[in-house]
Amino acid sequence: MSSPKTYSSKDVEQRWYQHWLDHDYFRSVPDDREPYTICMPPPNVTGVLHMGHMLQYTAQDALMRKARLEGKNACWVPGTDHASIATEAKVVKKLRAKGIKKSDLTREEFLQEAFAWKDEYGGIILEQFKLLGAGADWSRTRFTMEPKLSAQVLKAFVKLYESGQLYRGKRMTNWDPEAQTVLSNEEVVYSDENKNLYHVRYQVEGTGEYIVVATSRPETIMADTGLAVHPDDERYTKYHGKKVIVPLVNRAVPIVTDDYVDPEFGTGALKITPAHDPNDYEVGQRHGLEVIDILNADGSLNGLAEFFVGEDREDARISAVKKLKETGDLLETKQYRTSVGRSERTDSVVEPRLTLQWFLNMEKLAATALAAVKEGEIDFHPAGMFNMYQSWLRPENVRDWCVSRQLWWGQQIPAWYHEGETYVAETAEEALAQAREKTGNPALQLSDLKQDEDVLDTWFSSALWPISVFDGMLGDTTELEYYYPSTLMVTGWDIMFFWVARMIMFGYEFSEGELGSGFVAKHGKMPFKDVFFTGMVRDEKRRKMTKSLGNSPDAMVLLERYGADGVRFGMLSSAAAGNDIIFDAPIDPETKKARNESKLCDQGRRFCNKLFNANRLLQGWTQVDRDPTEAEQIAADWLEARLSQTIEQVNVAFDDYRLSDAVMSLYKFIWGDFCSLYLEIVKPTDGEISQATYDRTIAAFEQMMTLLHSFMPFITEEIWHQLKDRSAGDDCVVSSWPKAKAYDADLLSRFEMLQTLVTGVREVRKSRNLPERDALDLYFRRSATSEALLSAPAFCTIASKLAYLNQLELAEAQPDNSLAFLVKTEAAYLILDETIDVAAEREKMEAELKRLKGFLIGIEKKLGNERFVAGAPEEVVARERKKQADTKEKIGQLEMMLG
RNA sequence: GGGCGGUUAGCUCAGUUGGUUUAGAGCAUCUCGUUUACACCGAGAGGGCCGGGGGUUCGAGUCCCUCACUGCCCACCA
Repeated sequence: MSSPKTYSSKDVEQRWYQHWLDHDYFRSVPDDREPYTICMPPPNVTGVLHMGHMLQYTAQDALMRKARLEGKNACWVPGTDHASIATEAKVVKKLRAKGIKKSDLTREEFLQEAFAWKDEYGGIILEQFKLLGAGADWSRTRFTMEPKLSAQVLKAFVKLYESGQLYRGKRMTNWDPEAQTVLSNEEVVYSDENKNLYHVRYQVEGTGEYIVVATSRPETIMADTGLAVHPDDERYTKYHGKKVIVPLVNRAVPIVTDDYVDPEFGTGALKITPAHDPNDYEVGQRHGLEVIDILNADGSLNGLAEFFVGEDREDARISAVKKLKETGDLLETKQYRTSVGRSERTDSVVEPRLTLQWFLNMEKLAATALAAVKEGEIDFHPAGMFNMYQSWLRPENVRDWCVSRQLWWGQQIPAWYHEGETYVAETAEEALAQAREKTGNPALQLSDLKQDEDVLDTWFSSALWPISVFDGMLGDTTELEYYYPSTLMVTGWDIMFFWVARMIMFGYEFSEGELGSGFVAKHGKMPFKDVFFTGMVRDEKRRKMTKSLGNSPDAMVLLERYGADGVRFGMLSSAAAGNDIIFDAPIDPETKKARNESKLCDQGRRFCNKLFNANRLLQGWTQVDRDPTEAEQIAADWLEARLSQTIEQVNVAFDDYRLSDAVMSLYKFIWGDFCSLYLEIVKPTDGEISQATYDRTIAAFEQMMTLLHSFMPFITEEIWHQLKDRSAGDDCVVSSWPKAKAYDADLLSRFEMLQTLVTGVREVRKSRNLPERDALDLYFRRSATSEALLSAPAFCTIASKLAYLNQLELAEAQPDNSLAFLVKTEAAYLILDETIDVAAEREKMEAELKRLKGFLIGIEKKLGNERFVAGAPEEVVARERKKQADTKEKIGQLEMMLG
């Protein structure tokens, strides 16, 4: 055989991927077949392939490929997300490197730069998905900010406004001073950090007494407009109604009493800074306190602060501490641990800030979305994820969604302002028309209106994705009627609230039709029927793999090293639905970075090699025109039975999204049963095999390729074509998912007996250091079972071949010079030349006998119990009876052996 | 503070309405093997009072209570 002994994935992968593209196999157009649709979670245009992607997109690809093999119209819609903050930050950084500030550019100029950036880098990740084998319909590739999608986003905005669910208001919001935009609550990540707690004294006006306040933010003292104590706190009762003098600024502010104050914390006295703390804002509102905002958008102090003007809040804190020390007002500094909110994108400490924003009322949307899953219109996998979903969406927890962002990269909010009036419309012209009508002034011009400067939160457009990728809001709903609702959404549970919940909200909201221009959902209003939550990919220390930790291996290097099939196997073999996967790339103790290695992926690569060599073996055989032997026939019968059994297991696993179970069933069947057992049985010594057996082998192997194709598309396609000459279009990717046939369970159990026998003989050889290939004689004690077993000559042939036996016969009693052992319930005797340590053998058998007797007592106790026999299901009782009989049989055999 | 999970072999995990030969897999470990598909392989072995305690039941890894440890979500944190 001249072909190489090892499989090389490189050219194979490239070649077949191109072949699939050339034949448009991933293309989907509506027809009369059942659709199987997944809207690909659009990766950020700033994204590069990481482990999380590999898990999620491999899972999707496996499901898509299976659906295609099952004859469904498989449609996987790809695309990218404009990722407003992330992308804008990248572009700003790039400009800065060129010495350009964002503020130097007009909005149009900036967007031009941003689109240029997107055109250059935005497609990289989709190309990487192709290397992974992802079979999406690339002709459908969409981008959340392309004109048609933006148009739909604006339409959605207008509809939500018209239905009264969108409103604009001044609220305490989360401000990212680095990106200089507001964030939604979900975009703020809290973690515990060490901070200082400063005790600062405030003089009670007109007295020499002081009230000491505990604060972590001394730099906001200049914005203090009150001091609060608990109404029942007797320490402070005498000060009720008085005022204190704020240090540094020497402003007199009222002492107020409020239940919010916890007398136990700090000194029990709280300085109130309504502009810079959400709770203080509430307290301030309740007591009519002034709001003094001393911060600029970038987090530096403004003129209202009087002190430290122009300093960043962090620097100002240091300055304030220094100054307060000088004045003697800082009494104490304590360390404590508290949670600090940071921007998910920029990691900058979030500043509470009173700003004017657009909010989406969640009341109705959340209730609908909650009911959809609760009532089973949408199924979560794993089902337990519903708990998390519910806790977020229940009315007492859900809060209105701030949808405006102070950015340029995104859909500009379609609201125009004129003389205190707001006009929301899809286009400026419509807004103008509204304004003319409202004001009764037909001379009003576009230039008289001012459009809102802000853009929409990225997730607002993402929420529309399952509808907008089919242009569902644009009038022609042909595609939508066919593909909507999509079959499945596959994504990580970490964006359940960001995205999944909101897609569900929008899905129901815009398919209701009651607003006039919503589309009519033919097959259900939900955006998808199932959600398959994948877990997080974590490192060996269970930390989430992140760029900053450097604990993630390089996905591209893994693909290079193990091949896409190997990596896919590695990702999926540990991916039960919803469970986090612990990826086994070792962390280098020196560098603390992940090595680009993985035993799981290597297992996948070795599996490829096994398949490659199994195929090589088959290719080396010469087919001859002779009748198959009985042994070949029985082996092939068994193989086909095991194949059917495996198909059943794989189908069940797929239905439950237990992809790891599916892939492992195939792995064990192909490696353990097909390669290690079946091929060894039928493998000819002279290289010649009967045509019939060959055909059956190839047919079975071919089905294995189809089954495995969803997980390992490249090597299976390669082998598919090596198995036989194929006409054009006869490709594994579009073959038929095999059907399980009824199989003979008895045959399977006879083979189990065979395997036990073979293993038993090998074990005897091992334990006595006998060469594996010296032929031995084996006898079975005559019994009904053993007689039946040996009556099939093929059985003897196979057993002899695998265990290297001279002969396999029945015996009435233990022959001389033989070693006795049990094969399931049967006594077997192996003739050995050497002398046998009778005492040691007896000891072993007696131990086993004792174990079996104990076991039997348990069974008989159960069977002797009337309540068991009466109460347990019939089959359970029958099983116990069989167990009893088998155990008795074994005990009988052992006792006979022991004499 | 409110809620949800987890705890099964050295590691990562299965164990589906309680009953499938007194617990399974993959990996790792140990022993042996230069067998012409594959040493990226083959053969064999060892390894678990199913976190502790209590209860329900004829029967519990599986249900209930309790304790311990652990992970996560939400809220709050002067």
